[in-house]
Amino acid sequence: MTIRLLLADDQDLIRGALTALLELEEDFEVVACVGRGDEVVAAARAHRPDVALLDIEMPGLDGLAAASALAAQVPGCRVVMLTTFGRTGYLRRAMVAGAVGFVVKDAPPEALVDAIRRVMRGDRVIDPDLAAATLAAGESPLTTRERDVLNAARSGAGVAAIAGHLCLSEGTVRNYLSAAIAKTGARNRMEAVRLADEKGWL
Amino acid sequence: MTIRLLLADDQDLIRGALTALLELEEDFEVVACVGRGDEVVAAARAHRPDVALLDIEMPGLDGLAAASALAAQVPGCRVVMLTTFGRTGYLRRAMVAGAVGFVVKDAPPEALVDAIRRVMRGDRVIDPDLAAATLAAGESPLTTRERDVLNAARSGAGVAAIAGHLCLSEGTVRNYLSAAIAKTGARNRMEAVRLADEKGWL
DNA sequence: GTTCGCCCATGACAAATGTCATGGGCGAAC
DNA sequence: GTTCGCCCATGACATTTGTCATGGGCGAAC
Repeated sequence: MTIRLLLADDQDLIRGALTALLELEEDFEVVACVGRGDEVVAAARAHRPDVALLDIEMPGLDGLAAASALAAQVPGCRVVMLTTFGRTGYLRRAMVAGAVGFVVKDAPPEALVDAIRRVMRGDRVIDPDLAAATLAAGESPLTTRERDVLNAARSGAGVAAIAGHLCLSEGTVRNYLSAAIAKTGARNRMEAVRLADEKGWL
Repeated sequence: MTIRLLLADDQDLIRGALTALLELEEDFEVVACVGRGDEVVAAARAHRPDVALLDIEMPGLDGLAAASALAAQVPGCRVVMLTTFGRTGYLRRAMVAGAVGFVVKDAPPEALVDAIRRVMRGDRVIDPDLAAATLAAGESPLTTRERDVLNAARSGAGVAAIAGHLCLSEGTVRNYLSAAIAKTGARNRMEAVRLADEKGWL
């Protein structure tokens, strides 16, 4: 009984390479390959994979959003997130989105193969180091607006630009930024963006 | 006559997957696989590859520095850079370091295979889009010190911290930052860091 | 129905940041 | 041997940023 796989990653070369790697296994078959998050559901409907391997950073639709859509609309398909760096926030959101596995690209190839077999048996598969780091990082203490403001500040925009973008008063923006700086333990707006990003709070 | 390949990438899974992909070709053989830049030269000496595929972001030693070392110490080995995103500055520095090929991970798998065959024939292989963008971006207008200051500012450090780190006066740091902001066309320190980074000027 | 947290706003203040003018030392190019 | 660009520094200035106190509206929880 072959295991049918769907592969979603924005980098063409990586897609091809992973396909080659996975098809070395006798009982694996890559039945679909997409490069955008918003193509995932359609491909899953068409090819009925047993397991979907989703990268997180993708154009069109976030890999996490794609996971949610998949879990809701194609329930027979198990979702494994396959991402470059283990941001602690990603793992939490992946679990919320309905993923049953989480593999980082740092892991050895056997770990991916093993993870696929394990989720087929109904297990959950999570990198133990990352799980520990996620618990240590805790949930985001930022409110919705604080997150919005930090996100808007990422590009380096000034208070006026952020206020315009979010339709807020400039003073309000400064208040939210101040709160975000305090909560991240940063001493700058810039450091706050960096720290919040590293913890996956954005 | 088989083509002997060396593969250097920090992500274990990607290394394995690329190996699987490349060995689908009858005449390709991956003779060495390393995960750190500072292991490249030793591996090349030991296994005498015809072509080395180097990622740029690697621990231990930069892929570009590894390319320089390789070109100097193992002259029979052609270097192809294989990197995630096409920063314009990377291409220029790769050429200076002695690379003869530059492939982005966005490219389709055939492009990599093709590139390897072409460099074996003595050709140079460069992504045409990236080459155009590199010419458009031009050389870095930043002086050494301006680059230093921008690099120190990346983490979000304040003027005082940067000054301490570089053993400069605070006023001097502000002057360099001001110059860097002007040259990047930014309106912030933060935007200046972002823009300079995107253009590969750091 | 009160309390609490989030939302939004204003005003005032200290500190950091960005700009400009100015000037000296030093090495490379002409 | 002058000129030019980079290096470093200082001081003054306007602007931006970060902090704090204060207050009103609103929904959820108790």
